[in-house]
Amino acid sequence: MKKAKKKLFREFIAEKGLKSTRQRDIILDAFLSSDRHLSIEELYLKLRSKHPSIGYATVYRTLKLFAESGIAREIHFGDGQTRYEHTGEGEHHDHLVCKRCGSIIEFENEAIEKIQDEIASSYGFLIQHHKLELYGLCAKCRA
Amino acid sequence: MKKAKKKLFREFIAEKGLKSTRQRDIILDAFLSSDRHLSIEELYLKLRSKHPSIGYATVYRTLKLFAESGIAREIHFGDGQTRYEHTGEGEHHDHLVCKRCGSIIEFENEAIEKIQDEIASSYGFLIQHHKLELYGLCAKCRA
DNA sequence: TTTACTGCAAAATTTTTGCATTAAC
DNA sequence: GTTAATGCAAAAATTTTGCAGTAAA
Repeated sequence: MKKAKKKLFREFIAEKGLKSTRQRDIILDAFLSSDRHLSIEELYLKLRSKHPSIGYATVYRTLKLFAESGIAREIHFGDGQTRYEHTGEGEHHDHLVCKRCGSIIEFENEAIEKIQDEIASSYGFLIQHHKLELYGLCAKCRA
Repeated sequence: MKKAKKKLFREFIAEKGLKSTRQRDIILDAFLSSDRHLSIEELYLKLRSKHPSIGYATVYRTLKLFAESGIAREIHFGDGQTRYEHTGEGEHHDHLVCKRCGSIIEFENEAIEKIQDEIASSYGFLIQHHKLELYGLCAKCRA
């Protein structure tokens, strides 16, 4: 899992003629061993204790690179922070976002994906990716 | 349609003990007679020619108020700008967003909404609203 | 009159960039 | 040696707030 991602990223780097650096390795490790849906700042803070010399800009640029390489994906939950999540291997998942406690539940549903494809083709639209988020209250917060 | 929204907003204002002002009327008119999916800045610029004295902060605060009142909804397409769209009367619509030309197609699909409800209830989750966006290339841009 | 609203400018956030230095190839 | 990456600090871009003056109730 992690290895596959690392390999993908290494290939991406090589293909683009970019360089493999200590920082990128560290950031990738931290990213892969994190919760999903990390904001740049969260990742930066997480790193800072062990690697105080890594700058915010490097984290920022590296996450962009992860997204370009396909091992991460930008998400926006509307709280004014860009987050990055791990991409699954091909599959896509969607989110239930609790407006009270902020917890995030992931789910996948083939039926929805299928309907999406139908909708898109009825408009002649080619889907590259999608985003489905359900906002409300989680079971705990309803109590 | 527009009248209904205006009425709703007037009621909201009254109920909350807020005040009805010239600026709010102007901004509401401009908002209602605009394309959907307007960013704060776009609305501000649109207003500026006719009403140069209206400040950005007023537009900003008024749009927040529209969202609170239920006649508008915040949306984030991930381009770093908060946008506001008209809320339909009860119904919700989703978006096809073209990554090349930026055009936005709206659609509604009951089947998807139904599945969403099923998913939510399987997690004990209470949906307040949702967001579904399909990103890719529109028919024109595929050519 | 009292209370909320406006407009301005300033502050806070978040994202992005320039550039000299450092490290990878 | 070249070229790209880093880290810093500064710039942009957006969102948010404080406050004195203004307007609605």
